[in-house]
Amino acid sequence: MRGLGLHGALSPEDKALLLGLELNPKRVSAGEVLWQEAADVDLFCVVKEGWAYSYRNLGNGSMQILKVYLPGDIIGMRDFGFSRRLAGVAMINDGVVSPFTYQQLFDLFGHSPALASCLIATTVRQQAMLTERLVYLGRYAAHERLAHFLYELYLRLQRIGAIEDNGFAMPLSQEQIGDALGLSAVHVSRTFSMLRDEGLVQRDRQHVALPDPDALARLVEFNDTYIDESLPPAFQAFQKLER
Amino acid sequence: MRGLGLHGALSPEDKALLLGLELNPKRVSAGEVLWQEAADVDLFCVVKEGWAYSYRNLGNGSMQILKVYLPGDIIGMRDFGFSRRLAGVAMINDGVVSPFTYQQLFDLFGHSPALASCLIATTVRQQAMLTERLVYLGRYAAHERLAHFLYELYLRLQRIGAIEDNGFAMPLSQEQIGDALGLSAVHVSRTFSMLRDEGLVQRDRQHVALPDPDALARLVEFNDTYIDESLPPAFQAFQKLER
DNA sequence: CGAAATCTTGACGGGTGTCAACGCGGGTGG
DNA sequence: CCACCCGCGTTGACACCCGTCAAGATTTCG
Repeated sequence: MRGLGLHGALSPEDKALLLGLELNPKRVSAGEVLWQEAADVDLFCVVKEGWAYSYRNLGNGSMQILKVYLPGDIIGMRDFGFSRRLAGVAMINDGVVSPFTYQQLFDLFGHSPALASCLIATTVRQQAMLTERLVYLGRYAAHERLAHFLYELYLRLQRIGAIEDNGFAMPLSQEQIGDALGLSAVHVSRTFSMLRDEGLVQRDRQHVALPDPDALARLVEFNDTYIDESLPPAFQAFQKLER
Repeated sequence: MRGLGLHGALSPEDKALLLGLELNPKRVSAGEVLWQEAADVDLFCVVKEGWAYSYRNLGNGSMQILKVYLPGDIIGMRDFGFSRRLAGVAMINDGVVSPFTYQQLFDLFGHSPALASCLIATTVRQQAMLTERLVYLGRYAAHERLAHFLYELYLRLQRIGAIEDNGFAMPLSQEQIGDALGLSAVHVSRTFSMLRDEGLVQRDRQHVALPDPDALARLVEFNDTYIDESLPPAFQAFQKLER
């Protein structure tokens, strides 16, 4: 709701439709699988508390984590328009999710083109994060991948108010971080040590701090276009028109 | 039009809206840049002839190609909802594209929720291809990346009738293939030789043939869920309802 | 026909994976 | 409360895939 709501002032009916997506909160525990690869696509989810990740189990025995979901993110749009799930989704820690159905999405499209275009914009933004990851997997070394990953988490967490003293809780294991970055767990450990020695990252068990976020941003040449929340003028004009 | 049209029978008005996107065909030549990174987002395009690719130029001097577009694909949805382009797009060979505007998309959303959801489905499908690439960049070796890349092209070209005798024209240079797969041009050459020696891929200048596509599919454990075109039952029900 | 781009092949080095051993902390059961 | 175990992180040794550089062959294009 926050992510979409910021994308422009919404009409009361639109707000009601959005809130309808969050009516059925459900407790989920760490490690719980929300759905597996190739399962039928029935539900989507809003994450209300906790972290989740989508993943693929590969034929060579390894895993690739596709995306980490934080509170406020929508899970499952990856499978919109498919009959089978393209990826599994599991909780990283305990949390709360609100499932909603295909039907609710269709209702929303039917009643509010403005919301539909916002939802596309949100989906495209998730794709942009995926693209950024792809770039780093293709063309950057381990320390840049990790630095970028941590800095992106930092920005996303900052937006939802989960940063304190430049630090945040990090429930991911180093093996999971490796699965997200295309690295082995061993090398993630080595890379953390390297970043620590350079004074860029402090880590104590499930806590990470970035003493100098700006230095980190410079190291990875962070391009924040893709994480920007504002919509272009054409969008706002369209939404006004709709109302 | 074909990609979307197959996603369910459309009403005449919907067809007219879609055709409206292809009214202004424009010749473009090999190497021509349709737009650069960070340019204003004004237009989207349908590719009618030729191949294109989206790319990012990186601070370390290298390039990452994000996606190769074939005739029938929509270019630019990556930037929908952004003010600035996240990636540049250039033509690989001579071709024809049909640009259309934000306004045309909004009109389409306003008039046809069914089309809007189909367009989301198409966007999600592009994301699925990107995801597949991400998986291969993260967790597979050079020969598997190249084999997967070629086999995916093979399937996409087959759909638009561009395969003859298991072979197709390949306008991409090995350097460009490397930029797509996160490899150096030199290693792409070595990897082609390896696949040729194993009898999986034949290549002669700008022509590639896959003597045994099924063997290639097995090698890369090709999962064709993500490239499947059919929409789930819930979708079709929605579209009937709309009409 | 000449020049630039592209492809091929070899030599070499470095980044990263794998294997292994070890330490640490937290949870579990006695 | 303690012993035990197991998951997780750390560190070292070693191998190998792939990047880089370089030279030459081939093709494409002006």
